[in-house]
Amino acid sequence: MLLTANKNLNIGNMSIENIIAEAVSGAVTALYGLECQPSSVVPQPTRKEFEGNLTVVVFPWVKAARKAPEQVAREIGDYLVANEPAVKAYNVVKGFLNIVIEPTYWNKVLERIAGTENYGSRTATESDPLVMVEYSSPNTNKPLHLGHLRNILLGYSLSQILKACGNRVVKTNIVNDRGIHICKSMLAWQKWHNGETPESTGIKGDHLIGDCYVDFDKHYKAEVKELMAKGMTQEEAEAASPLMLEAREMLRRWEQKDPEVRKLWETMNRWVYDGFDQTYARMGVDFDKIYYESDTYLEGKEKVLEGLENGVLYRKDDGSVWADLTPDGLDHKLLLRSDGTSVYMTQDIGTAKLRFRDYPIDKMIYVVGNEQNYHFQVLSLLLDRLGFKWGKDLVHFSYGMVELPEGKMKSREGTVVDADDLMAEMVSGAREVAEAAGKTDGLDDAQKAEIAEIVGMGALKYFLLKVDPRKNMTFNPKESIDFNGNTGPFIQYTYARIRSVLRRAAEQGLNIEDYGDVVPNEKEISLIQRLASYPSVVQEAGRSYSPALIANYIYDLAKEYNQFYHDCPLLREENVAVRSLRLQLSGVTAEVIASGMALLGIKVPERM
RNA sequence: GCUCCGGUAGUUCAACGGAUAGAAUAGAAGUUUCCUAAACUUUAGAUAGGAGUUCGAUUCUCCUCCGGAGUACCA
Repeated sequence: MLLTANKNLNIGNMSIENIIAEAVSGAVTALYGLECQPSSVVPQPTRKEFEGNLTVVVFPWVKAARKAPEQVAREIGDYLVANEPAVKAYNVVKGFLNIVIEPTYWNKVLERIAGTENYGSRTATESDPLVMVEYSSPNTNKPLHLGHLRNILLGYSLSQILKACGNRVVKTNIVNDRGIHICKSMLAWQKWHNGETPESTGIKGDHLIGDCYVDFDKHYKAEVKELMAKGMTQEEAEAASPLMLEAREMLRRWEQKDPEVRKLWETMNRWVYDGFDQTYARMGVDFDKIYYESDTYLEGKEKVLEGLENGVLYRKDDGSVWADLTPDGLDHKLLLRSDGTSVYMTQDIGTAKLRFRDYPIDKMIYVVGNEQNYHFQVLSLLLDRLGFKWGKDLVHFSYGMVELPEGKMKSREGTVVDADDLMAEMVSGAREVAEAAGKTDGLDDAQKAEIAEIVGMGALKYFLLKVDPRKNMTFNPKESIDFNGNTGPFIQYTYARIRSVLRRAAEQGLNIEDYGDVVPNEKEISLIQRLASYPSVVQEAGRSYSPALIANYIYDLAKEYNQFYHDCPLLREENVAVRSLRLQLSGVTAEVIASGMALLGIKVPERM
């Protein structure tokens, strides 16, 4: 089974939630003779405006008990106080039973968390599922943009989360390195950029190729316009454009493995990959295995022909090969053109074949935009028919588009937000803010640069990951991404501040002594309670494929800690036990922040 | 046309069917002889519209309206 749960933090063998769930279920059975599974009782954190730590909704039992909700709640509350040592008191508001946990219980919870290595995650063993996550999937004719950033960050973060949930994860990338688009760039390079290299121009390789592509489009458009002025329709003009004909010819030569074309292709692709590698490195992401469509597109054809022999697919009179998906409520789908060449779908089948050959995949996750929902619905059915055991339940991690205030980004209108530019802006912005606030005084240039890099990239990543991945989101290039409020830097700052206090505590020789008998205050309890829920948040994020859950959780944690920090002295606290509790609480909070941020692929600075 | 996704404060985002719908930002007003003010506190402001299921609906069902995407022998 994928994503086995390792539930909340245990006390003895049980989390406080489970203790309460067991006790409530026992109460319901004892009081009303009802069968009640502990798993059906889900205590939730009590809302701030009420007294208590955990709340149980009693409405489900009201009918069978034949009593008013308030009375049912009181009866269960009395039972808990009498029979469950962890329960100190309770209060009832309508059908809500608010339970107060014995305060010193929380100290044990904190101790347990502090003593848990890699708190919140589980290391995979050989018997755990092998999950392959595909993300990034760039074309080689243009540099990465904001949409890719969301894709890449989601894919990387998802991989981290799945690992933390105890899966073996293989991160993969499929590079679309062949086809007419790359020929266009190659042609434009020959015509208008001949001799230029990333070294000679100082332009990053992927950007240089992108410039070529833009030039092709510019000249091509001009040609079409000219031909239309001579009386052709747009369609005719597009077909007759000498540039387009040349590009098609180049593609033919590429497919025939013409040495000259292949050499140029390899050279230019190398430039692009060097450029992409720089971008990936700055983002802090990586891949375990990269596939290239130039290697996989022929494999797909073979697999399709195999399907034809098995009678899973059919051939039309003109020679084209199709799948009849009408039994599944979809349409007919083309898999090989009448000239025998592959389409997009065929390439994905070929890639799947190679991957399956390379790895014993239990689950395949494709991180691809929601505009391709239909494609993946079809792919799943086809892979299943063609005999891939994981085809039926492949996961299309379908994320929403990043839009500008005016709508979609359009390369033709030059509104595409370039990934490298944006990262550079974020980092320099972070540096300006730090210098303006006098935060960088006394640091050398390398330190300043390192902190700016961590903070600027943190702001960008958090901005893109805090939103529910399924939803479209808006990015306004005119307003730079914030460093205040619900942001990455806010969380990073909280971490840096804790680390700073802990450094001072160490300097002053303040150690953590026994704090078992301290009665924690409200803020401390609520922080411990939140820390205790971290593992279940990680599990839920893995189950529902949502880095946003982690982001929201860490934000709430940081906010809660900042309130605590504001109200409760640490170093100045005279009572050794109380101070120890607070130092421990701070240390654990810092660890959980760092751990959660790592799941998002975000670094945390020791000072900022 | 058909299919899918979305519509929550001015704006950007939250809310396993649970309490008085939370944050942030922008606005107004405060906190620094004190462990980092990228912080903290106070304040004002929203579920597109209509039916239904339910003790209880932003959440589930149906209808209407408004956005977005897909429906290629493009990728």
